[in-house]
Amino acid sequence: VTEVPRGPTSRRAPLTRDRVLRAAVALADRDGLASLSMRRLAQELGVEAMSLYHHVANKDALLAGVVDVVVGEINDEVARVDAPAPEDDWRGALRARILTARTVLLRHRWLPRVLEDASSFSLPVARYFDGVLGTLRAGGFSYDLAHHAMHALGSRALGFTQELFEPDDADVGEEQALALLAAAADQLPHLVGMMAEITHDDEGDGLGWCDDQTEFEFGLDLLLDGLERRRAGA
Amino acid sequence: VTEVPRGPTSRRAPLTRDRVLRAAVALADRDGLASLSMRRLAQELGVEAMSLYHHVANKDALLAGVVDVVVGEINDEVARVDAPAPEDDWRGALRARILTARTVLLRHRWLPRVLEDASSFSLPVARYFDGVLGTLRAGGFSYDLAHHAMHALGSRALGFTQELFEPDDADVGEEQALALLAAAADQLPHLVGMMAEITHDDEGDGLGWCDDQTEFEFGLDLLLDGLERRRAGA
DNA sequence: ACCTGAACACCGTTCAAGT
DNA sequence: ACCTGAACACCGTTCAAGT
Repeated sequence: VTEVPRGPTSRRAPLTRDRVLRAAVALADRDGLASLSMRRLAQELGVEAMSLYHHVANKDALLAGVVDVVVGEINDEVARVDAPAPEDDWRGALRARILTARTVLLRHRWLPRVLEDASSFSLPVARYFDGVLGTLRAGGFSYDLAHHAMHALGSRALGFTQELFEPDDADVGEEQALALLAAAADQLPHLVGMMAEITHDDEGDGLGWCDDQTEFEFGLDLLLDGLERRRAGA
Repeated sequence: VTEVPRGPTSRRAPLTRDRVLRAAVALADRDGLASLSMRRLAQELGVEAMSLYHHVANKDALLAGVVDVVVGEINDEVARVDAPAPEDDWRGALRARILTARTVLLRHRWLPRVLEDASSFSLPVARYFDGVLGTLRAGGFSYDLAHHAMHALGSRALGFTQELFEPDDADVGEEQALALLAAAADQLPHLVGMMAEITHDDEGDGLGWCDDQTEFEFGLDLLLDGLERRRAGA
């Protein structure tokens, strides 16, 4: 048998944990979380599914690794951003941290789902929260109040909120919601009233008038204001 | 061939949508959400998997139905509870609603996960939120502020928060967290400091000292206080 | 050491067939 | 009308085998 010269395709870069995780992030970004299966990921890397198990213990470990990659991205970005010194303005400092985290999460909208599942208290995640805690401490919080604050912020500390009604296709969801309101208007007087006022006000014709970023910041500021009041001992 | 007399097992109640949904809730309560597959559910009902499709369009529809069952439970309970009149005390009224919803959710801890996925804006869910909105309106909120308020509350309006670090086995998670803190203490000064103070204070030896209910109410009150301030036009 | 192929025990769902 | 059985196209993962 003669040796077949290996083409550039067969001389592929060796698989590494890092290459696996980055490919996983890219695949989820492109095709959604549902497409992130061991088999699809392997295919993406031009490899057999079982090869992945040499670099990642199992699918849970893959997801945990993926979380670390993205939270690492957040940590890098947070370190780079210039924010008020927390000693002078803890609120501004924390707000900047959180809104920075949010910009990264908006590039990986599937991450919240993954974060909830995987037992994801890893070093990168811990480092992010250590930074939040440090900001609060510099702003004069006791450990006890800072602890409550972290719970109160919850996922908001990482830049996202539980989106309760977010169907895959926003337009379809909106249509369904409007149909429901119309069909059961008598049972939903306040929702109907709200919709009536809002569609009248600004010609928005549905739920599309909710600006995620505005609502996120409204809720965040509500919490930060309340925390400052508690800190100041009101 | 002789007719075999049908035992009580074979004379089972006919399958109905309601029976399917209630069995699904019971199965998830007992064995967890991961066990809620069409095949397992059918087995639980003594029926073939395909029979379910006569009462439920597909798995998504099953999950949507399950949400409706539980939110229906919430609506019933909310209607029964006696709370302050919202005209007198909107905060007390809303607080009572939300903490009631929470008691139901604590009986079905898997529900939050389901709620996020399924395009779950159904009539029972709309009725719940209509009640929240009505409470705010009675308390003097404009539709605009009430709308912001509902976004700010998010899933908290239904009685739960995004639990970021909730591994299947809490003890294992705690152990891992402590191991991580020990291993990377130099990179996590604030978390380590907080743990040191807290374990010293009350002999709790880990993260078990977080009382979910207390933290939930702390965050809720923070938001309600902030909303009242905005309403009063501060 | 790293990768593979076949196999196992699961999924949701379609379809044609039974009563 | 309601239920079934076989089949399809997927999963994650184990294991023994290849290089």
